[in-house]
Amino acid sequence: MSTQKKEDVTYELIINTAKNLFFKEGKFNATTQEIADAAGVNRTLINYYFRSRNALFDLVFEEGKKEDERRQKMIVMSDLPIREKLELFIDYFLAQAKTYPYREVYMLTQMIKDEFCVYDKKEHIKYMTEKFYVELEEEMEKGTIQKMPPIQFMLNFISMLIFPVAMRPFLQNNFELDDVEYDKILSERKEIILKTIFKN
Amino acid sequence: MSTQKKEDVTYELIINTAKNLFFKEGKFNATTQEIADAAGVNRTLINYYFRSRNALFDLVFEEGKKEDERRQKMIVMSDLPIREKLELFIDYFLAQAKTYPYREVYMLTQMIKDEFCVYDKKEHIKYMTEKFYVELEEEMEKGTIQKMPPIQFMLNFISMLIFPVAMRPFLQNNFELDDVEYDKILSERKEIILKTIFKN
DNA sequence: TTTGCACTTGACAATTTTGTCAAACATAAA
DNA sequence: TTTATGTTTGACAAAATTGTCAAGTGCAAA
Repeated sequence: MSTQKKEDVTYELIINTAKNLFFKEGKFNATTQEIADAAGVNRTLINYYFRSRNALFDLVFEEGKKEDERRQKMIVMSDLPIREKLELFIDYFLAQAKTYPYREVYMLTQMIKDEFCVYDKKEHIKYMTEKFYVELEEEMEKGTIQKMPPIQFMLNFISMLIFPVAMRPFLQNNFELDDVEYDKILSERKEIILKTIFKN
Repeated sequence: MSTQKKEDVTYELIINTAKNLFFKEGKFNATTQEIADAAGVNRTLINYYFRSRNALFDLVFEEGKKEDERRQKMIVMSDLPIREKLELFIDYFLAQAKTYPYREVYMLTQMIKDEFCVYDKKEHIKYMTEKFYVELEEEMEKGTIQKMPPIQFMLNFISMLIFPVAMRPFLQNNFELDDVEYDKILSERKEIILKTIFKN
């Protein structure tokens, strides 16, 4: 529809290239030169569009935060039963992890670097999360999942899902697994997680 | 006993300072100057003792690998029953995490940076791991833990234990928890993990 | 006390990286 | 065609970072 201005195209190109470098290849400390080269543009453009290297990094980080929120929304909004919500979330995450395996670690290292950063979530999300926790507790009452504080349940779930993806190089080394073996293992994670979390 | 040479003292001082910077404070990209300042020595000493910045980084990484092996040994060696082995491991890890919360993430980012690195484990550890997996399968047969490939069980266990510690800033933000709340949650992890992993 | 040796330092040089700026370029409107 | 606006470039300057080196220091053995 709207004719993309050349500006927008280059702007997007740079930011996407940075994202790929960070999330896909794990080059968390790429220099402006490296980013420019990867994008096939002049290095100066990074300063032109983003003011400074740091500003670009922050922008990518902000996009990451938005994606985190989107994901969170997905699990607390929607009227599906708990199990289906979780399944949907797993599928979504694993698909995304195929494209951006280092996304979570990048977000983490940025947070560590910046000493801190507060998300300050929207009120309605907080509300929905509360509601979701209540649903969880109902499920625990029914006996389909172990009784425990909802936050602990969420930690279990998130950990079992993200850790094997985010820490892949670490784990692959520790357990001495080759790429093929590890891919196979990951493909089985969904079933394993569900089996571990739901009582039957 | 043996009178520490001044050399050894300084050498250790530098390497420990680096370790603290990396593992404790998460300064994964500390410059030689920062390390020297933190150690209260002249920057040149880093080149004197370690040849180059990179060599120092590698050395810290190697120590990390050794610690990983030590930990792994702990869980596969020893004649305790499975549950006690795992409990021991949890205690050990959580204690260590108090001092070095960013250890795992540092190891990971180094692995990502260096593109790759193979552990090549000792034969006897491989053997013991096999034995441990058999023990696990026996336990599954008995019905105390869910039936699944042993490696998946280990992934579940390791994930639920390490992820909440290693990704703390990430999770604390996502779930909007303050330090006190999060500490409390971590203190309950051991029981939660055991409850999740063992059928009763 | 003097000599030798290991340890430590400040100063320098080379390199890398970032940010700025003026000029060149393209393109659409007047 | 000219003008105006926004985009891109190469060259330069400043800062940060690493590595080297020659000289200085302290201490133990001769």
